[in-house]
Amino acid sequence: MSDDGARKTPDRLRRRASRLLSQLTMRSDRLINEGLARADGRKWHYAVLASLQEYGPGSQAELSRRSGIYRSDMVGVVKELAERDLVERVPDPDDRRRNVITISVRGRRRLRHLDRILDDLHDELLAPLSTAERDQFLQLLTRLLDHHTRAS
Amino acid sequence: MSDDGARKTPDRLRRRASRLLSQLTMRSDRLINEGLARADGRKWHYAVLASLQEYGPGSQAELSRRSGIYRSDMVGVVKELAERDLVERVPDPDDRRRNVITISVRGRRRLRHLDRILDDLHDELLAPLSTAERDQFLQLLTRLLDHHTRAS
DNA sequence: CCCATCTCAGTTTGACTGACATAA
DNA sequence: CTTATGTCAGTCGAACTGAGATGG
Repeated sequence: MSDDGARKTPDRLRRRASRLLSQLTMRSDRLINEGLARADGRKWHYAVLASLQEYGPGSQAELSRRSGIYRSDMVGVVKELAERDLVERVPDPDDRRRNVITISVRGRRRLRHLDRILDDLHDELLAPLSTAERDQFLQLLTRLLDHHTRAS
Repeated sequence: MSDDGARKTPDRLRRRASRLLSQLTMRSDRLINEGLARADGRKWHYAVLASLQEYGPGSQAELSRRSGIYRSDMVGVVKELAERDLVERVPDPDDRRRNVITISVRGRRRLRHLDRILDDLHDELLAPLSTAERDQFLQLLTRLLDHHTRAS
């Protein structure tokens, strides 16, 4: 047992960052999706509304770039949001290929609501961490993501 | 406290832990999957081989519990591993419902190879972080995952 | 009778691709 | 002629469900 590989790297399965990420993300996604679903919300709705609130109106392709949702999938998201009067979708007079998407008053209210829900859900998600550790965690995640976003 | 929501939490999309996790995990999974694929490996193969190495032989249901792979999917994984002579699958004489899965010598060699590949891939994944930060990151992930694993 | 194991067949969901019409 | 946009149809992989056959 002196040259056993398991001794050198015990518990290796649990220590692989990729595996921890996958498993935690699965839990996280479920938590968030179910939490939002209880309020008839979806992750994508939030993403689009938040991007509209923070960066202003934009075409669907623009929203797609901002939020990381594929422009083919954006069609459905915008349609759902428009059906609920959370956004307005009007043809761009300056570029007739485009729709200009604008967040509505209802949309802003809805966004505030979703934000409160997400605050609570993230409190649950990050429950075991102190405030300082949560900041640390966010910072590490952000640095990693930035690195791999620019690289590609 | 009566401030505008966007002012209070600028860049909210990028600061949501759930979103950072989802996006980073997507990149991570792709990196790992492609890296392993180049060596004709799969995440699941590694998970099962590592679990066999560390905790010894077991039935498929047992492996399933260890690794988090569904029993129904374990069938295919074990089949692929057996085809490559990385594991042996023999009926359990004490409980004839079961197969006892044992890692082979080739399997151990293969596991060492996959471990080296994964070391490199994780080096790429965690490139922007110092050694101390990587430890910190793993520790935070582990605590979060443990919390949500016990809770469910 | 009830539960566990292995297996297969199937659903669901989300990321992703391809192609097309229209317009810049 | 090339590129961008909105749209639709569809692929692919991975998580997950259900049920059946065998056995404890």
